[in-house]
Amino acid sequence: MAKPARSHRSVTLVDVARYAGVSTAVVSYVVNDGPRPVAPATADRVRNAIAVLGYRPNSHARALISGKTGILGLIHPGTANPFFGEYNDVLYEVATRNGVALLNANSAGNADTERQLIEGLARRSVDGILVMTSMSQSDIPQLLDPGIPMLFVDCPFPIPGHRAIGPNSIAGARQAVEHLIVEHGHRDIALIAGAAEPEEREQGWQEALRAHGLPAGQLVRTNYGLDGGYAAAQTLVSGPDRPGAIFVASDLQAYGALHAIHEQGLRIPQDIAVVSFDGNTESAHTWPPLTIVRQPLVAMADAAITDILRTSPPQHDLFDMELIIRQSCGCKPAENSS
Amino acid sequence: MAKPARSHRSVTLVDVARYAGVSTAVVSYVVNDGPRPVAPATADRVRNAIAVLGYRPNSHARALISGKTGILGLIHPGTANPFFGEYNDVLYEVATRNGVALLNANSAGNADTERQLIEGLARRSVDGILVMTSMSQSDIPQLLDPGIPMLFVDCPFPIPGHRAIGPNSIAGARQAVEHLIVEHGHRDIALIAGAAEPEEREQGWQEALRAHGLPAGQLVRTNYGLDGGYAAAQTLVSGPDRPGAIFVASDLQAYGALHAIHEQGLRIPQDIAVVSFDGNTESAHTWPPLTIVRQPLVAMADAAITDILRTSPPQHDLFDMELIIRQSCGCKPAENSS
DNA sequence: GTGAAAGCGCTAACAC
DNA sequence: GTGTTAGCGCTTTCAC
Repeated sequence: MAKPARSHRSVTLVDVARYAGVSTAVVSYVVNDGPRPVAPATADRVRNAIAVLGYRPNSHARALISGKTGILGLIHPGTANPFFGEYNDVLYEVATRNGVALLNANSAGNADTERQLIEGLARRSVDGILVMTSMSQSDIPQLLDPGIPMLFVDCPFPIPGHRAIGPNSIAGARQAVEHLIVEHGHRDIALIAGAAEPEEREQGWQEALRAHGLPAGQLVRTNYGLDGGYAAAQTLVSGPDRPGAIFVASDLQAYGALHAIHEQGLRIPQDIAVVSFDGNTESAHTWPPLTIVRQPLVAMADAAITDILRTSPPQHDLFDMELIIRQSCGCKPAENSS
Repeated sequence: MAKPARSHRSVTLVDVARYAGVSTAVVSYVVNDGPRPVAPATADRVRNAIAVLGYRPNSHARALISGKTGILGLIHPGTANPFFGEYNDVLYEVATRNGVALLNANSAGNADTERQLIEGLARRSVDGILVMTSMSQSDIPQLLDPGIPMLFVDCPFPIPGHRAIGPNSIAGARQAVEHLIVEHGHRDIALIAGAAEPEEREQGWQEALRAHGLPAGQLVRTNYGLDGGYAAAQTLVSGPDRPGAIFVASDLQAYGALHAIHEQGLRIPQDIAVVSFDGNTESAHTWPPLTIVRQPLVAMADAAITDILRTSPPQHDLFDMELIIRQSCGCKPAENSS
């Protein structure tokens, strides 16, 4: 009986082979359960040797041969934003189910950083890169090919040469605004929008208003964060003509907006109704609980992982969103839903 | 001029050497800027060859030799929880500054999963593992050594053989509760606690009450999530003797608690004050803004990354928390702070 | 069913 | 200053 591994590090295939009295090939066959058969007795000897020596295959040597890592790079704008935090969890779950791990990178929502991160991940030889992109259309030309599969997640526009997926934001936004119009009779619906250009949520909002013959509503463009929503709502609420309802472009902004509205002593939804976009878990527990249009995270994550692993052809696909009715729109608590 | 790389994949050192008319050693010296000097003219030829061929070093071959990946595994209970989402971002930032990448794994707060994840990460030959542990003391014995450095983050107790760090929760909790007692004169302060045993936040709360000669307060033990806080607050608020203040063991629970309290038509902080523990960014934008004790994320992340990279000796270190006064405790808005 | 040996792409002695 | 070459730990073809 040998001591279980030389202090630390490096029990290799050779060690196991020697200990078990077989060749390295046989050990490999046992470890990988193939590609050639091994006699049961021999296999047992090998397995025993592995256990005794505490052998663990070196994944780099393996990767060097196979050319695959089983690691996907994931670029996101920061998991402090609960939307991306949740998305990250869902992607992790799907990735794990598909046998791959995720190497995280944080672009902080900056397109330049995102570009550098793509380069950096390529240098680490990941099998592919998932990008929750912060680019706008004008950034696309500067994108250089990392030489490995790359797929854009949460992407509102097609990206030439790459697969891209995202929520159908225009339809989702429109659905949200129409709920306010049709079910609650609002006619002056403002929009707190993100800074992105072009903004699909803005377009959906406009479409809904137009389709119902309503005049253009007030629009405040701000950042996608809590503070952005807070400031925007303050402007809207303390302005000359306070809107009867606000459609907010992200949950985070909506949280800020709720804060601002409460602070003014206004009641939600009686004095002002709110509906937002994204659908974090937390949105069910704000006061009042937010009515939202939800992004189909699981379906999108599934598509993202599956498609990047099989290197699907370039194409842009949109996934339908779902209206979740809670109370901030004016509906009754009875209709509660997660 | 050759075509820039054979379609895809595999431009190797050998290709570059051949193209530049030098040996592979020289190419390596140029790429790594050492360890031997290279004549400027030669170096230029090499760099040109690299550019023309679109050569990218294979990180696995490198890792195979050096035995280092530049990748650290990170196990967390899910970034959907904004606290861990924020922590994840901070760790990423510090890791990047130290030249390492982070491979994410989600334990979902389950100690068994956590154990498997440790094994899985070790198999992927990461340089070390950071664990935002969900273990309780009783789980420690079952922990097996992955053979690579492992450091426990957000860990309330020492772990034999490993470095562990965490916030000084007892002192932090005590500070929060004492604020309620000393500044706002509360005498019946309830606790919404997490399910963990032993609970330092609970201990801090008890210590504060005792130190000021107050009777034991009501305690509701629940999960660390939004729904846990929501349900617990409902119990507390609709019970026979409603407490004058509640200390909540996590921000997430606090969000749920605020929801429940508002729903009962109670005013915060007039009817019931709330102070919570963790200190997410979002806590500044709830209604009313939460007074919290904040975990020193940056300092802890710094210690975690630095220590695991230099394989610091086993030891358990606690970091002081900071009381951030906002309005849910009863203080005036003037005192606002992020 | 098992073993010998040729690499995978790279680094770093060691010669010259 | 540059070239040769021996591996890093593993997989797999090809003999036996």
